[in-house]
Amino acid sequence: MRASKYRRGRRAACPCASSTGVCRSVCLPRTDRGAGPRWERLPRSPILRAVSNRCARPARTKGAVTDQIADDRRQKLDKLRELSIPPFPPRVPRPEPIAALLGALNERKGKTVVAGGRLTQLRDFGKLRFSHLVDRSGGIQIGFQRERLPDFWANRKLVEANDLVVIEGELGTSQTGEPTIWASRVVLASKALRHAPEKWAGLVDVEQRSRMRWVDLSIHEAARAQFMRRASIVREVRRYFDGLGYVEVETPILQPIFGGATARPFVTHHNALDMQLYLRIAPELYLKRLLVGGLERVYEIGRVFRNEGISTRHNPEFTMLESYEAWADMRDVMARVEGLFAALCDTVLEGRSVVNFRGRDFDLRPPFEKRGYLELFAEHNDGLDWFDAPRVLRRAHELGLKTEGLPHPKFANDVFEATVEHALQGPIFVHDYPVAICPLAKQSPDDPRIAERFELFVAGMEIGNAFSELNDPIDQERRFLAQLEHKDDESPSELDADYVAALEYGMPPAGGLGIGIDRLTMLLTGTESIRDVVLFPLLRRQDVAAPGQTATGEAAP
RNA sequence: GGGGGCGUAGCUCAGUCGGCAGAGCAACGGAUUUUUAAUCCGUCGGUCGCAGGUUCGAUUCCUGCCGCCCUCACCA
Repeated sequence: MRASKYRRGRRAACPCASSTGVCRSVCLPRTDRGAGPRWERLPRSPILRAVSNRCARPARTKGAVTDQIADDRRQKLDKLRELSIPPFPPRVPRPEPIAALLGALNERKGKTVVAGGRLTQLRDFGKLRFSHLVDRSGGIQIGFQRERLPDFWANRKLVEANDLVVIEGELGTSQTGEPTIWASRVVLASKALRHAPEKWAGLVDVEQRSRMRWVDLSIHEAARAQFMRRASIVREVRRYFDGLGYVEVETPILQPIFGGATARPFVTHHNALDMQLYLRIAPELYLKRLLVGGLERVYEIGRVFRNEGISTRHNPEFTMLESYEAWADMRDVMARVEGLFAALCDTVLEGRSVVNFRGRDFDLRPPFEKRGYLELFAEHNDGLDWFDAPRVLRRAHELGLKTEGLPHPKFANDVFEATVEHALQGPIFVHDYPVAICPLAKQSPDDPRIAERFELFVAGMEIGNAFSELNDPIDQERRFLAQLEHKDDESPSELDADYVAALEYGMPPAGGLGIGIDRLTMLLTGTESIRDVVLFPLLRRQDVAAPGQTATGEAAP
C-alpha cells in the first residue's frame, strides 16, 4: 500500500480518527498559516455530510462540485458577506462596451465612464494597483489608487483576478500613455470562486478547451473571435437568402421516417404516442413538402444528427443549411452558391477572398471551376468508363476497396472518392452525377444515366451538394423502393409514402442546396478541426465514474 | 470499430535505465504609486488517469480499464 506516500507532508492526524489518519473529502488541511489545528471541517454537501458522520471511506466519495473551489476564494466570499458586500448582486450599474470608450478616447478623456467585465492581470504597487478589464468588445487598463478609493481600499483584496466587476472612474492614461480608467467606484458584479488558468499559455489542451469552453472563451480573445466569426457567417447566409425572397422555416427534428440523406440515425421514442422516432439526418423531405405547399423559396439552418463516427471533420450533430427554390434548376443553384460566396467574401472576409486552409491558399471569389463527374473519373482512372462495371470492379480491387456485396454504383462511387476527391482542391463544382447515386435528383433530359446534381469541393472536402429536385412521384417511389432493397441501417426501413403523396399533389420544378455550416466556417476561418468551430462538441462524459473508480476533480462539472 | 500516441500540481511542462516527486506561471502572506509576462521576500499545493500484477520497493516494468489526440473505416 501507498499509505505512507499518501500521508506525505501531513503533520497531524485527522480528528475524525480514521484508521489511515487521513480523511480527504471531509477534513482538509488548512491552507492558512495560522496557529492552531492543521485540520478543520469545511462546509460540505448534505450527501457528503451523511457519509462523513461515520467517516467510512469517504476519501473516494465524490463531493459536491462546489467542494472543489479554492479555500481562499471561499473565505473571501464569506468575508464579503460579513461586510454586507453582495458577491452576486441582482443588478449593477450598466457598463458601456470598452471598445466604445477606446474609440472615443480623445473626446471622453477626463470624463467619468462605466465599464464592466472580467478582471485580469492584477499588478500591485502598494498604494496603486493596475489590472485589466476585459469585455466582449475589448480590454482596457484599470488603475486603482488609494486616494480615489478610500472606502474600497481596506477590502481591495476581496476583489481579485477573474472576478466580474463594474468600474466607474475617470478615463485617462497612465504614465506610459496607455488608456486607463482611474477607478473611483468598484462594484463586484459576480465573485469568481475559481481562478483562471495560467496567463501565458492559457488552456492549450484541446479536450479541456472543448469541455470547459467557458474558460476557453473567457481567457482567449481568439476563441471569442472565432465564434463571433461563426455567428457572422450564419448571419450573412441568412441575409443572403432573405434578400432573395426566401422564407426561413423550421421543420421537424423528430421524424417518424428518416430520409433525405444516407446516414445512420439516432433513434428515440415518444412515450404518449408510443412511437419510435428518429432525429433527422436531413430536413430535405419536409422542405420539399413546403414547395408543394407553394412557399416557393424556403431555407432552413438547423441541426441534423448522424449516428456515425467522430473525427476532426465530423460531429454527431452539425448545422446544415438547406435551401429550395421553385422554378429553378441545378444551374440556377450553382449561381446562388457563387452569389453566396461572393457575399461571404465581401462581408465575413471583409473584401478579401483568399483563405489559408490546411496549409494552402484558396481563392473563394467566384466564379468557380466546373467539371463533369464522369470526365474527372476517367481522368483519374486511366480513361476508365464509370459505367463499365467489370473494369470498374477490377479498378476497385486494385485500389484495395471493399466491394463484396456492393452494387456497381456504390463501389464505382467509392473509386471516385478514392481517386478523385482528394485532388479536388478547388473551389470546384463537380456536376452531372450518375443517377444511380442520386435518389432525389432529376434525370438529365440528354442522358438518362445522368442526374442534374453538383457538389462543391474545396481542399478535397465536400462543402455543398445540390440538384434539380426530382418531382415525379412515380419515379420517386420507384427509387425509394430500390433503396429499400439495400436493407442496411443507413437506409430508411420503410417507404416515405407521405412524401410521395405530397409529390402527387404537384411540386414545382426546383433547385435545392445543402451546405454544411460547420465546414463552411472551418474553411472561412482556416480551422482544421470541427471541434474548434462547434462550441460544445460531443465528448464522452467524465463526471460519472464507473463503480470502483474515482471521479476526480479534473472533470468538468 | 481497427492501428498508433498521450495522461505527472489549478495551468504549461520537465523527470525517474525501479529507490524520499520538480520547474515556471497561477494561488496565499508580506513589501512596493506607473506596471502591463511588473519586481522582490516567504508559503501552500501531487493517490504521477483508474484497478490489478511483478518486486524488498512501482509514478517508472507488465496486464486490464477510463479519457483525449492522430490515423483508417463510415460520413457531410
